[in-house]
Amino acid sequence: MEEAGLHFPLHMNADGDDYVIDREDEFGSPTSPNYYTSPEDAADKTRLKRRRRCGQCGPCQVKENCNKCHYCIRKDVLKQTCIYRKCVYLRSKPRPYSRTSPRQQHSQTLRPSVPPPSSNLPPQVVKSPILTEDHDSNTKSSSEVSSPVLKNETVSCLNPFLPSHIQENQAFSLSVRPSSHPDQLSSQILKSSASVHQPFLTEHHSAALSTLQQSVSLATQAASDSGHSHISFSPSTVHNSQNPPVNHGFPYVSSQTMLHHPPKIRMPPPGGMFSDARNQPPLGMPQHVLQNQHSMPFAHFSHRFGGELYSGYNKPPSVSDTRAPVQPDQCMHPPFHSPLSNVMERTHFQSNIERTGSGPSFFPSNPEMFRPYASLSAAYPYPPSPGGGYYPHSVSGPHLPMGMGIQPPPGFSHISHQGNFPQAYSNFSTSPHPSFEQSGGCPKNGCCPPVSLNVDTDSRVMQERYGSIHKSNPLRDKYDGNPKSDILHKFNPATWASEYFCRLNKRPNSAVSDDVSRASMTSSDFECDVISIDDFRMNAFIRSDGCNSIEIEIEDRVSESGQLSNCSSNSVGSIKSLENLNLKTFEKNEKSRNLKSSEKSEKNSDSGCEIKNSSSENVKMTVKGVVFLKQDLGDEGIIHLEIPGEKVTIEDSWLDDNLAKYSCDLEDLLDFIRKEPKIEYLENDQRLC
DNA sequence: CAGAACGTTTGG
DNA sequence: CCAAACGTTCTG
Ligand SMILES: [Zn+2]
Ligand SMILES: [Zn+2]
Repeated sequence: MEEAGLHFPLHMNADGDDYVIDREDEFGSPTSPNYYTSPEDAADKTRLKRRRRCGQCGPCQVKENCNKCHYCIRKDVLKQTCIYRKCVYLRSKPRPYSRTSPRQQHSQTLRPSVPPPSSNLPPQVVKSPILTEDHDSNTKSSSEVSSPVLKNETVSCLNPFLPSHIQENQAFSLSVRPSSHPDQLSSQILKSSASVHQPFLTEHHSAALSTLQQSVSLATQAASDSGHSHISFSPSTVHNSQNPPVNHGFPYVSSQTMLHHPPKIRMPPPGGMFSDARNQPPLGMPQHVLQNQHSMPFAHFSHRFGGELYSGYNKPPSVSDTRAPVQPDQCMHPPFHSPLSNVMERTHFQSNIERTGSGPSFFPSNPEMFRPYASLSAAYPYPPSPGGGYYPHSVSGPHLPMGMGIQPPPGFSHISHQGNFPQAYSNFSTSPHPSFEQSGGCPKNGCCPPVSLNVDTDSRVMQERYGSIHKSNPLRDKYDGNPKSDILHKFNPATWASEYFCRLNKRPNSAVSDDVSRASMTSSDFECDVISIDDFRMNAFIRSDGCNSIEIEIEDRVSESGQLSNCSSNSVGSIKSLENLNLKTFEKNEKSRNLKSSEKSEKNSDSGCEIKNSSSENVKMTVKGVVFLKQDLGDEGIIHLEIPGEKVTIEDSWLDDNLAKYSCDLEDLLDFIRKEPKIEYLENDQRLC
């Protein structure tokens, strides 16, 4: 674009939204990240001022040195800024001699939304009147944005390491088509909200989406490169915005949405990795990290928070990419597929979930999400979380802005490998099998909200009703029946399902019921769509908020043969997550037959199961012992409940209307729900018989 | 080439 | 003047 004829600040009006584009001496001021000491200048021996931190990127928002990183520790000798604070734009080397003369560049005022890959120019700040209360803070010069906590998360969540053109791609809702289920539920949801609630996408961004479409090709290419063929862009989503397709190239603007719905999460970095003009990783970035850009957690995660759905990033997942092991998240899913499936498959949320005070309890706060590279050492999560975790004493640690997508800088991971990393930074994921105790959330994924301890308040519950089934394969009978009768639509105040679309792609051999899968219940093996309870005499009402909280109610129903068990009378049953060997205990409410998981206690009771039945009719039944429960919020949305010695199958499934309404094809969805369990059941049946 | 070292610049 | 840290050079 030509600067000619344009006068700055440039005021633009897009569909009612005014934009002001300031030309901040892009190349003339050292303050500007664009500032560059041209060779010509150098030749003139009048070397221009050295560049200064942009003050806009995530790292620039960090005001405190971590005092633990490589550079902090050796500050005296290295004389470098804290790795957490290193400006994104300064990471790129001073621009080497370029054919493009500074003069030419200077004329480029309105930078194309899709800067050349070789551009290392930071995007310019765009001011928008929409930003009211925090308008100033968002438009202030970098130096004025001093809050370590990022003005209470009002700063746009941009990946400081991501080239602006890439970030802008975030505007596009990448949806992964469900591979096994036609239901476009998730897509639907994405469409309805992507343009508004993408943390990394401001509403203003959406105005620029049109021009950003050219960027899509990049992403598409990336997807293609990574072997994804079923990635689809949803440009339409982007254009749902009232904003016209005007490119302003302003990555660093907070949206009103953001302000009103600040990300309660430390956002993972959006699609791209490096802000480096050449799209190169920052210097010193560990190779293993670089290799896993595709598997960046949360890359495509769509999540609801603040009551609104957040559609994640556009970085296409790399299904074929085998560089990173697939570790489906352990979550419970509603019986339908989410377009995010593939995304999540690539996601590794092994870390404990940190549940900070701020933000919805269900919001994934797994540090993995913030780890730009899935393969990044778990012990070296980056950035540290402001609210806790990384900095047990938040006061001492650097306060990173939420959702700034700060990347682990070079020369970082190796430190952790050396075991020098302070506890503060290794709080998470130091163990491949984090315990529930610490996490208080879904241990394996950030896609799933941590369970709320208080189901009544913030838990989004999807209920499915399961009941006793006859040995004579009642399940089959059941599900062969009228779909309408099989699937009950019950209204639930809230349904977690719509919020937790972490269902991943359906994979073949997803059945967990077979012996093999049983024997090898690794994280990746959790694939099933059904809940199975070995006690076929029980009607179990199982609720899950999608993560760790599972509530099992056993109806007042009498088992025909009140036999059972092996013993060991425990008044406490335990739900065991086979995958990560985390145990959850739930107290048994004998009166209500309500078994509710408790995240707090971890009790391993291998005492078996005891089910007592006092009489043959409507007699209280007591279940004791161990209940094995598998939850997989990943690929399939699996929950596996097993009561040793008993066989329980799904009797009914309830689909919450709130959730159902998202489905573009309810019938199809219902059909899916109706059928899936059946399949699973049969498999189980084989196994069990 | 990446990382380390350090001279130098810069703002306070 | 000094702390911070950018840019260049050195080193393995
Ligand atoms: Zn540091
Ligand atoms: Zn910066």
